[in-house]
Amino acid sequence: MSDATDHAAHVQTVPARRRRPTMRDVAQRADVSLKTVSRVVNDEPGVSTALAVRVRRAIDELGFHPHAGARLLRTDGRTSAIALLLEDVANPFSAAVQRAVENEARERGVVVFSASIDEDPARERALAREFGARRVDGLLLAPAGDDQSYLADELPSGTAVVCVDREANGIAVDSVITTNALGAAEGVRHLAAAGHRRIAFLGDRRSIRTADQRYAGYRDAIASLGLPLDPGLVVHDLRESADADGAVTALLARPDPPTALFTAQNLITIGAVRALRRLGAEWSVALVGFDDVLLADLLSPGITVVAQDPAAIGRTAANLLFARIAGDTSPPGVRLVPTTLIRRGSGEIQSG
Amino acid sequence: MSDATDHAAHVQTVPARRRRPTMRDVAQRADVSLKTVSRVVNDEPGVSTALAVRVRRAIDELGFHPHAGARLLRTDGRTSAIALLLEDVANPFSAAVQRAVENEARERGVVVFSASIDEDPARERALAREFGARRVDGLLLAPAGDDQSYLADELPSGTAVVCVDREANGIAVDSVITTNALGAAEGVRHLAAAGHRRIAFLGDRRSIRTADQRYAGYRDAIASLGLPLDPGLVVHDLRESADADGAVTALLARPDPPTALFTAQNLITIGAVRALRRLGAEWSVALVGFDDVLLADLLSPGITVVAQDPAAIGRTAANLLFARIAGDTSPPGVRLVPTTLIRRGSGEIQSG
DNA sequence: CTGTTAGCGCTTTCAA
DNA sequence: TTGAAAGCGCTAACAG
Repeated sequence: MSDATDHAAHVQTVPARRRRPTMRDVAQRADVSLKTVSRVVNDEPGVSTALAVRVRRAIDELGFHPHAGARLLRTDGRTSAIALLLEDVANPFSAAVQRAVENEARERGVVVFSASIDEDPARERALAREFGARRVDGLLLAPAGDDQSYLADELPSGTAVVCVDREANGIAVDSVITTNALGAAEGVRHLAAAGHRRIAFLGDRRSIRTADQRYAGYRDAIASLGLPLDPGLVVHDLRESADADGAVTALLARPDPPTALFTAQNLITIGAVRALRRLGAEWSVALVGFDDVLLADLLSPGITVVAQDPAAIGRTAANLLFARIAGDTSPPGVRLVPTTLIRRGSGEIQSG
Repeated sequence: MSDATDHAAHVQTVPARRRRPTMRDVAQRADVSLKTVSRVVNDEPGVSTALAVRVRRAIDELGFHPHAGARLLRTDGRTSAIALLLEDVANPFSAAVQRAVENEARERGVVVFSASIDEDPARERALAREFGARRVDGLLLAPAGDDQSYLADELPSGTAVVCVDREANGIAVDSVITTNALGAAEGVRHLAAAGHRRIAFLGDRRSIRTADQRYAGYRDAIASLGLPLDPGLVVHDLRESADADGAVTALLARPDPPTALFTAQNLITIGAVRALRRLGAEWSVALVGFDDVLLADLLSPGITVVAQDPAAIGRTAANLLFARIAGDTSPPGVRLVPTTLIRRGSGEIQSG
């Protein structure tokens, strides 16, 4: 054996970068045509057992893996992928929605891209574009911005869209949302029924549609109860737990403090409970929170909440989206998912 | 105008299905070459302003959107996508890991596919194959099965893999895991330090690696403390909160009940707390849980936990994965993320 | 600065 | 039952 041969052998067995095997490589190795390999890979009929066996052996020996992207290019079919853009996948509400969506997608052999928008409209738009370019079959979106008309520009025509948790604006697509105003009003009336007349509202940024709707529910309830709307008892723009804690502390330090609190979001509820605890007021100041919280039943008092149904929201939205993808062209609308008042103690504390 | 012409015009304006515009369409409309369009779309230099303007106008008029899949086929580069396979995206631990991974991915312009395995090894494998075919650059996996050697078959060569939360078996890849045994032992010793000698263990299925490691930590601690290991105080196979509730109820009904509980998972902890409450034993039976729980500090007593750091786990794993994708070939290993004992009351209840 | 040609990995005619 | 050729939408490599 010559040095040259030896060297050549070495070069062949240790290539700088190994190209991934393609169907063509498989075809060559099995000594069949490209089309035959394609038929075997896709379980199409019309291949003799002998050839099929040879092809499968070649596939294993080479470590061949089909390339879904290349396939898509030719078939121009669906990608069997949808994108899910939520506020923050780590928030229990979003996480529950995501899980419900995944369940529906899984049944249909569809995979889910997910991402958090973090209340950033620019990011919302960039993500829509990103996933549009990847040709997802559909987009499930919890809008952060106040105008989704950009979707018409950013998404390839034919990409289905359904909004979750918050209504879309500026574009005609289905939305699946909680009865925010109704639920909030129910919570406030529940407090009033316990004799409270000074009921504070603690909410997130009003630019968030759900926050604003819940505030509207609060106002409606206050008005229909014939109570005065005291601006001093209304606090918006609470972005995290600690903000709510501070706001409650300030409210209760007033000369005319509220006797009851309506907290319009899960993290706000938690912050408020912390403040009440620190002030030793958890048994004297009533509280109803919007959106349920894990362990809320084990606190003393238990936290009375207006519970949302994130699983139903996710399930409904996913089903709507898949119907659109399948060709449903009925006029889009808003699906409302009702809330449930869960009495656990904090909301039943009487005014006194 | 003839009928024929008329008919032809009609057919053209109302096509059965409109083809999405491609670069070629844009090129034709702007009266430039395909390559020029490509340059404009990719912001490559070397295009006169005049042409660029024309091209961009054509893009808008036609509603053209680049096709990421087709691009990939030609460049054979990265897809800038990774897959994240977790136990259940709705579990707070998994959700926190997912969020941390997304943060790292976002910085690099990488999108995340996510899916829940639900402790089903067959599903784990099917998902790996699915995402492999979609040519993700890398895979972040919390293994459910006890053998991941299948990955070598299911994944195209060159796909990076890092395991999160649970160690990989049968394949040499990086893993990022909590110090489960150490953390569990610390929790048990903490209970012993409060005078407890009958400390029960409540855990998930032992087939889950983390559950088994935590049990090992329990045994180690019991042994090193010179306490007897009473099999009657050890309960495995608790799959949900309600199971734990039942197990605690049974344990405390024994003639020689435990004076302290070590609950080895977040949902188990919650179930145990519920049982203690119902039995009015929350102040007499001590409890330390593994993995932190939201609101644990607001309960009475607060729940003492051995907290994990899911954010650190997700961040570390993602960084490791991206390093591999970038070409790091150093020998894979196990990264341990430490736990923190958080004293809140339930774990400090003295034996009496 | 601009365009032409070839081909990524696969499926779809259509022919043998 | 099998295969050859064409082309999906795009970019790389080279011209002009």
